[in-house]
Amino acid sequence: MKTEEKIVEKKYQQAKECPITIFMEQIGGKWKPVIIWLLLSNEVMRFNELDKAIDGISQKMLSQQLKDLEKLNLIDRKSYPVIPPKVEYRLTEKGKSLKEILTIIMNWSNQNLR
Amino acid sequence: MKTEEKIVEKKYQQAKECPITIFMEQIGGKWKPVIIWLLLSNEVMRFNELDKAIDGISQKMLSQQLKDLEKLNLIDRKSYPVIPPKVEYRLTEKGKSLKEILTIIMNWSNQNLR
DNA sequence: TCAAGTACTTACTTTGAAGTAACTAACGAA
DNA sequence: TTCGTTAGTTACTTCAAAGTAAGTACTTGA
Repeated sequence: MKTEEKIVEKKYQQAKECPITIFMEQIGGKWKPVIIWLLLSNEVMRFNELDKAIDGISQKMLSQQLKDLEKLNLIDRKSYPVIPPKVEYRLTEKGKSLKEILTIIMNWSNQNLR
Repeated sequence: MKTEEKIVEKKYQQAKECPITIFMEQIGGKWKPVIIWLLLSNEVMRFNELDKAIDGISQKMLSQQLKDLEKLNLIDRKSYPVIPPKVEYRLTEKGKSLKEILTIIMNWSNQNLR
């Protein structure tokens, strides 16, 4: 009984600690890579620009994903107290460091997936 | 009216064609990277070995993921007509070519994610 | 004759990510 | 005084991925 509990606990921790799983959970969603990709080639983008640039995303989704990315310290949000509102998003250094990964994924995907 | 239809259609196609999105959809699930990772270091594994090696996966999930990976031509399934059954899984060349990507993801994740 | 071993399948339920649609605040312009 | 603009929020629904639990086939060994 006690043994079984320990095994379950251990398994849970191991699954949580796999770096690839963590990466996929945190950056591997439907929209995050696309947002990062756009910011890699555009430096600064406003909310509406991102909204227009990403086909099919809703404002709710965009706002949510941007919050997530900010929490992960991958993007930087800069808000100006003007009306109508103006908010700028750009990659942090950490965010920019994803370029290599995304590029390599893109190339592999183009060569190997339909 | 006609214009609007065309825009929708175009957006749909664009979203479908993003190579990073395609990659994430096809290889970015919860289990596939882990399976590939294991086969990168083990060359040949049997069903039960994979089952035991992967914490928390169910037989149903494992079987399903292996089928998916086989369809993508990333792994090779070899079944022997013996009893009890014996089935071997190994990476194809295409599967092995994911090593670079997974390694780079792993390193980045270790350095940048919790 | 019954359990053990292997590689699954089937049926059902749960979960969470994503989608949809409408609403909001604040101000300047017409 | 209503409209347009920007960057969101809120409430609700949908759907596919994942989880759970049990069953299956076939044969050997005790």
